[in-house]
Amino acid sequence: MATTNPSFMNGVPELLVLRLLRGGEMYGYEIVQAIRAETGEVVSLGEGVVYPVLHGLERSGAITSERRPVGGRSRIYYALSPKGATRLTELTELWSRITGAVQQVLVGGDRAGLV
Amino acid sequence: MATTNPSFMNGVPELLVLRLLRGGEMYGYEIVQAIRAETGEVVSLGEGVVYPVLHGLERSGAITSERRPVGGRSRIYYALSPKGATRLTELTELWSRITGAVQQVLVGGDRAGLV
DNA sequence: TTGCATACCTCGCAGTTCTAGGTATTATAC
DNA sequence: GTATAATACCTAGAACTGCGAGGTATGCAA
Repeated sequence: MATTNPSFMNGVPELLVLRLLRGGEMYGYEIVQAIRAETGEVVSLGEGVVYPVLHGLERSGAITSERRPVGGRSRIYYALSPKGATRLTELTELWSRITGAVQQVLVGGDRAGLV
Repeated sequence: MATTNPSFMNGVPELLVLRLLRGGEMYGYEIVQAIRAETGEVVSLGEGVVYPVLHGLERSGAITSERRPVGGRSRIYYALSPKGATRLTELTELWSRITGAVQQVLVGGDRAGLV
């Protein structure tokens, strides 16, 4: 349920997928590689992570899918829905708040500025 | 196991506890409140989170404990060990890398600056 | 025809966090 | 004097999520 710290800093895969789809429709395998590339290999999510996330997002109505044959091969393209855009905004905001709060503790030391 | 993305951005409770102990010894209940206070209520870890983390850190040799009676009440003070300091450095570095990488994707858009 | 890249998928393990409870003491409020 | 809150510790069990391993199938290159 996670009421006090909803999802904490989990849901990063979800956040990244949503964010990437904001730039236009993509298919799973492409997303896997895009995350690897755009983070400079720092974050490397396997297909076993991305596909379940995509299925979950579709089930919740955040994204829509469309199977399309490309070069004799079958791809499933995903696109962000309005609901997904809202979710992205929420997650981005939460991400900022949490990382900001942690950063504050990490920097620490100077009490100036508090209160 | 977590070989590719070790702990991802998990281990934030561990990170915060270690970081707080860097400023001197503290006891569990005090840490719970310090996290709440220093993050401005954004991160609020229950005792059920903090105590197990402390026990785990002690078991791994990152911190040491000393039971001490204070005002008729018994407190367990924890102090950072050299091993714990090393662990803190590692975690802090990992935290920076991960949040930086995610931030890069979130900002996205401008390819200028890449390569 | 063997291997690699593409492109999809699911299952089960492992690790963490969270809630909900439990105990005991001291200080405060009534 | 007694009830309540705050201090201070603890554990067990549920829940979530990320991850690795494995499985299928096609297209292309060696």
